[in-house]
Amino acid sequence: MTSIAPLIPRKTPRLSRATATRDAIVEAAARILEADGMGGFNTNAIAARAGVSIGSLYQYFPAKDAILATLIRAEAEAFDAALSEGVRRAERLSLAGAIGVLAQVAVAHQTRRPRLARQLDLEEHRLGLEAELDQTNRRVGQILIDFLTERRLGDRAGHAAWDILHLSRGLIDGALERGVTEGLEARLTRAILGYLAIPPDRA
Amino acid sequence: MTSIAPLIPRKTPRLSRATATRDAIVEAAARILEADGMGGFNTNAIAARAGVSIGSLYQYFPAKDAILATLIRAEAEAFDAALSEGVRRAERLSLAGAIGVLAQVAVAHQTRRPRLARQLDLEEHRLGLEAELDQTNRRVGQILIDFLTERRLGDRAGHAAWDILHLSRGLIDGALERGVTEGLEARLTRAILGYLAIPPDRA
DNA sequence: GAAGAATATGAGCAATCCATCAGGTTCATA
DNA sequence: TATGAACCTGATGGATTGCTCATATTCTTC
Repeated sequence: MTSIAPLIPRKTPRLSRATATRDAIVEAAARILEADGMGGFNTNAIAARAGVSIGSLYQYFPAKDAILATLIRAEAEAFDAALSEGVRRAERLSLAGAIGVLAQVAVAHQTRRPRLARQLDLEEHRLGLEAELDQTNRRVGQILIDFLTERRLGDRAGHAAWDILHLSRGLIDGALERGVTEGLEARLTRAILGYLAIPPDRA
Repeated sequence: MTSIAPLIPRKTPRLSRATATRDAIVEAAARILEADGMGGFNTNAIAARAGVSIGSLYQYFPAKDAILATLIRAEAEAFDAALSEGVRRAERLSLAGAIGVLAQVAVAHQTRRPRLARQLDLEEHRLGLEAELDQTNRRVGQILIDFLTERRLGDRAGHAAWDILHLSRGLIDGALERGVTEGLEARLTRAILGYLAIPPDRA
């Protein structure tokens, strides 16, 4: 942990073989983080699980934390993309319908790898990547703020967008942890509409 | 990480000096977990930060994970206590008032050490302490279920209590992370009432 | 099929980590 | 103030960790 090395990938693969290696490393890292947390997140384990030698791992990442940073960036961008797509799909729907779609998007996204997402969230702060990711994160928030503003709910303080984002995460993660996902989207929709003080049946 | 050792404290202190040592170790562990996550959570660091030798540490805990388990148990019980106390304080209030009090309790509790709580939550699963803590956790849920039932909201599916618990955590953690705590209790109250589909001004 | 670039390997080093244990210090009690 | 129990210390062993580097393999290009 010399920690002075930049947390960016070392080289971009040119051959498809190299891309496969890189992907295997990243995927192995994700799986280990999910299963064992940061306690089991070590380079030897990652390389072994990826079916790759340690040397190869360090050919693509200058330090252990760089792998983590790659995962964090990927997660942030995936969420950004999912939310943008959701807002686009919700564009011409009624307010309740639109929020239903957004709830659906959030559930779908968060269901993929909830434990991984939570781990990454905690590590993001420790690595000091906030500054770098601020742009992406801010954009995520802005997507929702724009949505709310367009629907004439933007005056409800700037908190709303972020509050909704976070309460959604909490609700979904909790439900997944308990394995109680029936009607989850409906419950989430109700929570969001409730927060916005909108009767569920309003067009 | 031999992992066969039981995750319970090794001995109960008899002298006050010993109690101080034990407390110092636990507190140091909490601080390290908060600041550096599981990556920096090692016995040497804990002992050093506690101002105690490694030998002393292992006099009270049979393994590293036992310290973690102690923290997790303490957190679970603290939350249980806080919630019980909150429900008692809310007993004779109006519905909206009561939920306001509960929101206040949740904010107060979660504000103490949000990052630590999140870390512990993730590790609880890895250590396989769920079975042991199930009793305490179940009780926490039951407190809220009873509350909702008494207020004639219990029929709203058993999900409600847990959903509220988790969306509250998400909302509060998010707000704390962003450092935006003004009106937090009010926002949380609105979210909960909204989830329960209760107009904010209902007695 | 020769040459060089890209990629992969894994032994091994320095540092760190978990945990033990033999021996020292402080306390309560008589 | 003598005694034993409770408590503390830190050198130490053996395992693990992050990471490097000399060497080997595979690919592309001609």
